[in-house]
Amino acid sequence: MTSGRQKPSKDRHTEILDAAAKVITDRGLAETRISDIAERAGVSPGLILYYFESKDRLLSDALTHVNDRYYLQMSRELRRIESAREQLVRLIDLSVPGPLPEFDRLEEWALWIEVWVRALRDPEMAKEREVLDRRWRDAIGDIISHGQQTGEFPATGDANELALRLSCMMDGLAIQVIMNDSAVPPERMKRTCMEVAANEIGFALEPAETA
Amino acid sequence: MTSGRQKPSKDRHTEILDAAAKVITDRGLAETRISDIAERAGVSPGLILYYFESKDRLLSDALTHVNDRYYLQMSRELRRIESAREQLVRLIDLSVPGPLPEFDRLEEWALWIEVWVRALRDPEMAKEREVLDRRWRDAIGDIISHGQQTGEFPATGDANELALRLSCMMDGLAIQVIMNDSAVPPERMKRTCMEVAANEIGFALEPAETA
DNA sequence: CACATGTTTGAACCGTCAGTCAAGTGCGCG
DNA sequence: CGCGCACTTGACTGACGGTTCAAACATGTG
Repeated sequence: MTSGRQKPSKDRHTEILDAAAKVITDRGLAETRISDIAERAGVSPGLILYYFESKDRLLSDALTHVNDRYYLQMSRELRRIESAREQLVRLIDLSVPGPLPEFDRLEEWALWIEVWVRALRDPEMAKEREVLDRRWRDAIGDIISHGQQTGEFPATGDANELALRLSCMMDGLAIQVIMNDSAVPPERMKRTCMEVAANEIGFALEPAETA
Repeated sequence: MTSGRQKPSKDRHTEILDAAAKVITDRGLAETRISDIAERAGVSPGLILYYFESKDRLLSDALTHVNDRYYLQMSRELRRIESAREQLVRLIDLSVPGPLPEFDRLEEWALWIEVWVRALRDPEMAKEREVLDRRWRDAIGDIISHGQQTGEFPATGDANELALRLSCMMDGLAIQVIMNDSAVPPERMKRTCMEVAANEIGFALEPAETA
């Protein structure tokens, strides 16, 4: 039922999802054609519809698939860090779209906007989005409450609420950055994130930086 | 060249823009057809292309047109308020999508997301977006620095930076609200906005409310 | 009343895709 | 060796929708 057959370097299903995500990234969801995806995946157009019941379904799946992957990648990376404060700093770093090539957050954020648009009309996607977003917010919340328990962060304030504030702030800033707003370069997003986090959660920016 | 001819209740050009905005709102940018707009405006499809050189151009114009109008409406409303603190509170109130019928912010925010998607690929739209966003951020900045001068807000912190923080926070929260995220109902957005504003800018939530 | 000018119509045109299908291809198993 | 099955192809089609256009239509002018 699920075993390799011919030359499935990974799995056709996944290959197509990846190809779709790439096409969406550089053509936009609205401009993505089945033939583009086929070309990118190096297969014929017909095959796409052999693996996915419709274009719409494929596109939705592709969007959640990459977001899912990014989350796992990020969370694996964070789990290797001890200090809650360091985790938070790293999370912010990795979330700033742009210069950091380790994780390509630029791509990720652009897709995220496409998710929003689609979720406005597609209930399926709306449900998926809420799950993905909640998971993300919870991850931040966990870091915060962990830091509050170890005493790294002064234990005032609901971790949940603080997580909401931070994640929304990051969403809003990331939008400006990927829009290439001249007033909000990546460095500014990072700085502002750090300062707001410091204000709200209560941690020192750097040893010997409190301004 | 620009005068009324037959029965221009306002102006065909504007009528079509309004019709387009309505259609975009309830069908989504991607699903909007010229014939939809024509139907909504009560004219024939051909006429749409008589007033606008292409569908794409019309859609872009419609998006900026409504955003423009909302800004003017809002800023007129705020100008009638004296206290900077009251201005800020009112601005937050009016920005929360949902229950408030006076300004339909729900529609406004949904269109705003469409602007983002389009701006990712269309340089024209990208430029427009930056202008609109800057104007908005400046409006907030003006309120803040006005409040700092009158002493309503403790005069620490760059008004510009504070405005960025507040506007991004509002963007991020508004997204959650219009997505119908069960964790972020309109009231929560409002509360969180107020608390963050209070923290960052430094004003009392209510006489006798400081928690 | 004619004519010019600026609007408006609705049908025809035409390219573009999503989705279908009948025909291949190659692999494993008997 | 040859059957069968899973996979793959690429041509086809049918619908859809943006754009064009020639013909009406209204309005103001002489």
